[in-house]
Amino acid sequence: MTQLDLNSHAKVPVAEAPESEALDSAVLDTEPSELTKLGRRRDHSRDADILQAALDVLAETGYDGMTIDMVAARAKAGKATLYRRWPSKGHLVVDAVACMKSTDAEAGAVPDTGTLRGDLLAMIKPHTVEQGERKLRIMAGISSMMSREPELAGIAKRQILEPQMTITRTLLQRAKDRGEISPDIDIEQISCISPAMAGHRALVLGKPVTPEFVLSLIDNVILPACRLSNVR
Amino acid sequence: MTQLDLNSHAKVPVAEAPESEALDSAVLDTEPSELTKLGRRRDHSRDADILQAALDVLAETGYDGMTIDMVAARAKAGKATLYRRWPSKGHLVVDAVACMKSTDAEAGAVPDTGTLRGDLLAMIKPHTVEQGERKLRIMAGISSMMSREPELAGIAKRQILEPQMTITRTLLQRAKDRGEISPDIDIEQISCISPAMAGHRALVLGKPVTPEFVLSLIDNVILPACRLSNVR
DNA sequence: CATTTCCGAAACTCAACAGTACCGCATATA
DNA sequence: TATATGCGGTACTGTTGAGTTTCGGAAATG
Repeated sequence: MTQLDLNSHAKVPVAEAPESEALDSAVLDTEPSELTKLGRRRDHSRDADILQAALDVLAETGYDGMTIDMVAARAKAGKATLYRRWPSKGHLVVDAVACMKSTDAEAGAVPDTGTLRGDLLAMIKPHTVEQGERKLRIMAGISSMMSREPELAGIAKRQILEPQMTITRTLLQRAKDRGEISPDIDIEQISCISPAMAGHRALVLGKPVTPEFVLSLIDNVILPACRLSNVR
Repeated sequence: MTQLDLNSHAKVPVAEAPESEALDSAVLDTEPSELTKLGRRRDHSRDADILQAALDVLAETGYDGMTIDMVAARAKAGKATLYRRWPSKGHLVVDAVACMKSTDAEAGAVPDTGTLRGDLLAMIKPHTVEQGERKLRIMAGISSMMSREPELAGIAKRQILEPQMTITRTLLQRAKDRGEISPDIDIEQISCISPAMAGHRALVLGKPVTPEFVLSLIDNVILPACRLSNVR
């Protein structure tokens, strides 16, 4: 609604630093330029808590339902502290999404079991599935804003969709390289199946995305789409 | 946010009156009970315009971005007229979704070409695809409200998802009955593929849902999931 | 210890919007 | 014609929430 023109900010790595352990905080600092260093210094360890709180509220109430006071209260911070670090609610949200933990700590660890089915099954872990659902909820929370804010839409896609998509693409490409699946297979299309079906189930149908659901999806949709019978 | 407790209203057929030509207006009337009939009478033909305007704004800005003034202005009506007919913004939206035209005027006309692929292809019509995208946008617009309002979520699912799902289920069941596909096929799961992938493409990726996209989806995902080769 | 900047908390300003009241006119009944 | 209601329009009321300011105190520097 309010346009939110700021095209700077979000100086996150975001891109491809798979090993980033720390809660990479990408906050604008009021110029730690050079000569000045006086008085109490900003406690940047709070950034992570605040961004985390913002993501929580976002997942629960959506962008429009979220208020700065909610975030501040949940982070046990003052509202002024938030505004000292981010110029607006929109910027806070953009930064929160941009700094989202790569939940796929296993992002670096792409499974390699020798078969496509084995690789896909290896991606099913309760923790991953649970975190994926949370991400979807965050995505839904900012969906109304995404159409008005291409910048945010891009960041959200990169942070929420890309990690899993990238892994899936890799698995499929390897399967193609070793001749397990045909070179004609549209990897991009296949990679969309899982996020699309999971999102539909969680956000539209309101049903939980269980490991059983993902398993059935792999055997009954994804592998058939790769022209592989699921009979191992 | 505001809870919107009213569990009455929405006295729509909604269910299965496939032949309803008129823009079924389901508006609460202030008791046209019995003896009274004095003064100018409410022009119910305006209901359709107002609900249509509400759906337009909903699709464009989402529930939170939509204001009553926007709807009134687009419908060239006075704000008071809206509040004379619906007690609140929430009720208006619920009614608008509930009264949504069955876009599938072809709902009564389930294709029957003799083959599953033929039936599925017959469902691809530019008009249908276009209307489907609009419905998805409306769905996205009320998504934030759906979690707070189970009633609305139910109505939305019934109005937006069910029509197409029902047709698809029918086609699949017929294919099963005639032995074209195995009895083991999970019809419910297959029926979700199209809405899930279309929604993902339109709302998450922001790409248009073209007839070509749907065609590719049928041949590369849906039919393989039915264990049918797409080679006609 | 003086100064500066941060902190959490609370009070404040200001704009947007849901909902209401009223106007002047149109349209209905009796 | 008198009365009653709906109509589009506009002005009003009340609340909510973004963003700002202020305050007492804490942590850093000199």
